[in-house]
Amino acid sequence: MDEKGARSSNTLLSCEDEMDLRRGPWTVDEDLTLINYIATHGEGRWNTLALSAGLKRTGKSCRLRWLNYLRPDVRRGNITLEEQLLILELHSRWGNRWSKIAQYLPGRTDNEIKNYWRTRVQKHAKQLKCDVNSKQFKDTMRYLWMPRLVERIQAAATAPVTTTVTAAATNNAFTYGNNLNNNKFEVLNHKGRMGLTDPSVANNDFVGSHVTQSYTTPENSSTGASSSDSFGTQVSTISDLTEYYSVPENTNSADYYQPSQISNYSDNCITSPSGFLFPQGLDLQSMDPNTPWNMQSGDSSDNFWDVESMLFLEQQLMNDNM
DNA sequence: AACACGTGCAACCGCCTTCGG
DNA sequence: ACCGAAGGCGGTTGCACGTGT
Repeated sequence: MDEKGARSSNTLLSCEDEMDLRRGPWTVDEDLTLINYIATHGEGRWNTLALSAGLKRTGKSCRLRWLNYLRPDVRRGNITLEEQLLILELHSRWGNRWSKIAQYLPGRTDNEIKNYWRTRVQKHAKQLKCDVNSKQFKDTMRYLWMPRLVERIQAAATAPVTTTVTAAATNNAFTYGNNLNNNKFEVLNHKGRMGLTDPSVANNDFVGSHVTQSYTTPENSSTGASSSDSFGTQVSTISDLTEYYSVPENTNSADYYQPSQISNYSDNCITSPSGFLFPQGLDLQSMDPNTPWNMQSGDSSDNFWDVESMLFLEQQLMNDNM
């Protein structure tokens, strides 16, 4: 039994040990057991479910595994530009209400969004040497990074292959932030409309231009609330996870069932600062060898946190000190 | 090749809320 | 109204893997 991931713990652990409860990473067999059980009986009553299915796991563990990983509508892989924009926007509104934010990103789990926030956004707040909750950082996010994301989304819609953005686009003429004050933001592009209204006020009409994906309210979204009855009709008993996940052709199924390999953000390009911000090809690396914004790092999703952000932040701080 | 370091993310913990008897 | 169980949520941890030296 693989207990590598087991955490040292408390009295509960000894109690669980007595019951021979497993902890740590789930095995393929456990996943199959859980999937098949839910396919037959539905979800809910997690403690009972764990016992009935013969899983030596806590109900909580089963629930978490199902909701964050095994549920058929869970999306894994790159967080899209639109999703990143939504996360930034919704977090600025609601803070660390991950589950609430997740309701507006179909297929994304609160855990995934939380991880995204912590690993990406908080990391860069740290790099900018400011608190993630500080006004300066929030302003930088709102008036610099979010408009930049919008530009990227628009640019991607305009030129899906090669993106050329003029320097003028970086002048923040875009009045993104102002719309936020109206409890609504709208991103216009040439193809369609992407908007978000406060869910407490009205139904959403969120139509992303890049995909056919429709954004729905939590109330009518299958991902917003757990759907206990839909799954049973979709999946009959399976014996192999490759039946469950749609494995792309020419893909090693064993490899495919590796979340860490699927979740490759490296090709998720948010910006290309050397071209986007500094069209003359300014070499940021040579400017400051200690800069944390490594343009050659390969993870372009980090690249909209850059020297310009630093300057913007410094300006904010100066303004506040005046 | 081997090691050190950094990063991403699955899984766990503990607290709070909701539900049902 | 009360209480215990279950569910939900945000915070945290630590392992696997990638990258640099």
